[in-house]
Amino acid sequence: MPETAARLREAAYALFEQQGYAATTVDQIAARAGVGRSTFFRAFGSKEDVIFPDHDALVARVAARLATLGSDPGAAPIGATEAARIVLEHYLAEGDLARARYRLTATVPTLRDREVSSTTGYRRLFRDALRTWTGEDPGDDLRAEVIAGSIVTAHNHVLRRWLREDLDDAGARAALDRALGLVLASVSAAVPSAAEGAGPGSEGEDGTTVVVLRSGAT
Amino acid sequence: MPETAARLREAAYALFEQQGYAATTVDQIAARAGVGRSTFFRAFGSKEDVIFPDHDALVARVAARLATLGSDPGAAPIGATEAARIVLEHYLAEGDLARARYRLTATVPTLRDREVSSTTGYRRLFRDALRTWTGEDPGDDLRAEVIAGSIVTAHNHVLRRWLREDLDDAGARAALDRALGLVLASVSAAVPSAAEGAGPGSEGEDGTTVVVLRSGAT
DNA sequence: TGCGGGGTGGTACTGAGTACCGTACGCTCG
DNA sequence: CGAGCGTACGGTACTCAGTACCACCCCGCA
Repeated sequence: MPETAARLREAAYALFEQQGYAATTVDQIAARAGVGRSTFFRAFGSKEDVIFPDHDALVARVAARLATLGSDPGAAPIGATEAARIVLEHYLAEGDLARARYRLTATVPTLRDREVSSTTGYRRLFRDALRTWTGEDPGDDLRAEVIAGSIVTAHNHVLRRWLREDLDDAGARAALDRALGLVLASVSAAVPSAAEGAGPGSEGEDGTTVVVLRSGAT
Repeated sequence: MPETAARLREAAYALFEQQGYAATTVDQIAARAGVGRSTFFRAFGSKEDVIFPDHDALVARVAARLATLGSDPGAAPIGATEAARIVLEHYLAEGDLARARYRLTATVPTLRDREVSSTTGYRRLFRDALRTWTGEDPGDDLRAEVIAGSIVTAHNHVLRRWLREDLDDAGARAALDRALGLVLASVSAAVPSAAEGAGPGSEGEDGTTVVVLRSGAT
């Protein structure tokens, strides 16, 4: 990260926490950072972007990990878990910065919306990656969408607890494993081909499904 | 809906489809509707709001329906299904207007973000309503979040197919029943107490759960 | 010394959103 | 009938985010 952008970011966070997001103008941020207004918009495209800088890069990393998923059943849950872990680790590495961002997004509706809509990118990524697993067609991939959404929900659930300091780093990692285990186990019922070897599901003619699964405590 | 607001909405949609959303100014909308700029902002708080008008009222109706959910297991899935149907029926009643809105939100990133973040309201609603069902505590209600998210995903999946005219009205209603049945059945595995009476689940000491469920085609 | 390019600051503009004021219309009450 | 009164409307003026454009300066390089 360029030197100027870092100064701008620090100035922005300081002013946001002090005066609130809406009451802080770009001019004030630039002035505090000792640069011109133009420079701010060159470094970050908008006032919001100063809070969500490397988001695109993170999405790209997740996409890269998910791209290695074949249609091999069994590999999908593992790959998805690892992809989710990439995101969690990113936040853990950010540390206090991530928590400062959380304090802002929890307060300011505009920023919360921005963050929420950013999760859609992850949902799409996981859905597309999972589609080959569920064997559905684009546009009619309900199961892939549900599983993808559940993975994102599970991750965000754990992340939020870490952001609120309910969990420390190690606790968050363990919680993510447990949460994804729970989610993937329960959701596997909808993908008969993915039922665990210990007790595969069987479907009778009348639409009754019997599923045996381990409520995954890893 | 007041007369003036209706004229403004028509003018806005016409201009948006003709020139695009970004290229249309509020002045143009007001001029076409034959009113002043102030009147536009009085009727709709912002340029985006002209596209998402009665959203709050719809959320309130869903909340009212979900409020009647007791902690009675078995009632929750039915109540949730009915609540989701309220939303679908709202869109079906809108007809072409809903599809015009979809064409916009599918094109303009700003509007898509707005719509996405609006679904968070529904997620929260369902999560809170389901929490008494899953018996979890606020802040650690992973299962409630996952189920709520899955319901919303299922609804949106069906809605989107209807918006794209993959489905007609009757087809959408049937598809919603099927989708929610699939989702709730698969997700019930995570809520052992909620296994269906036809074949209740049993949980052994080792954490292995056996669930019998009907893949619910209503 | 001359030259080109990247980072920078400054200026000017558009357009959304807000605040405020004056006014016209329709209502009720005296 | 007329005086008050609330509501909806139009207009003006302002703030601020975001964009476009230009002039500059510093740097390495020929």
